[in-house]
Amino acid sequence: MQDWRKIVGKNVRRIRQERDITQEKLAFEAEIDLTYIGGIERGKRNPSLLVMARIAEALSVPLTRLLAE
Amino acid sequence: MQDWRKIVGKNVRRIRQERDITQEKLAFEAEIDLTYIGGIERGKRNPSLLVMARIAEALSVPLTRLLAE
DNA sequence: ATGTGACTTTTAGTCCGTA
DNA sequence: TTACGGACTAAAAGTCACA
Repeated sequence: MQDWRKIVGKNVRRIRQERDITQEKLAFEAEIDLTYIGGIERGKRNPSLLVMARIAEALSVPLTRLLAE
Repeated sequence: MQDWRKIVGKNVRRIRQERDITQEKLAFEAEIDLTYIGGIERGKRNPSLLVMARIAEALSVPLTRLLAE
């Protein structure tokens, strides 16, 4: 791969689905707009450190897990 | 801690110094402005995913190492 | 419940200087 | 060699309507 946006997107989506929660629920927990979460999951966004940290927190995983290749 | 900007900053600075290179050199390798590297190392900046990936690449470490707590 | 484009506001990131 | 400020430009953050 080597496209970090896609790697992060896949990780977020996979972990979210493991948790059995919707994008909407995750968006609410992370205090991020629903459509922005979708964009990240699709690899279309280049999120900042602090946004990724909020998502990891909402998913109850270490931040590094969002970056696992 | 829990301030990710500071965690990343400390990691970048430590690894850079282990490599014995200047901020200027790192900035050149990562194609990022010199002053921005400084800001990141001081924990004042909130870098994007792709910028952190370029820094990790320039330091020859996995991206996750920049986020190690 | 999610994908997508177009959009505005905020901030990331650059470039200049001084110390 | 690094810190830091100001002024700027590019891009991220965040919102909305509609499929």
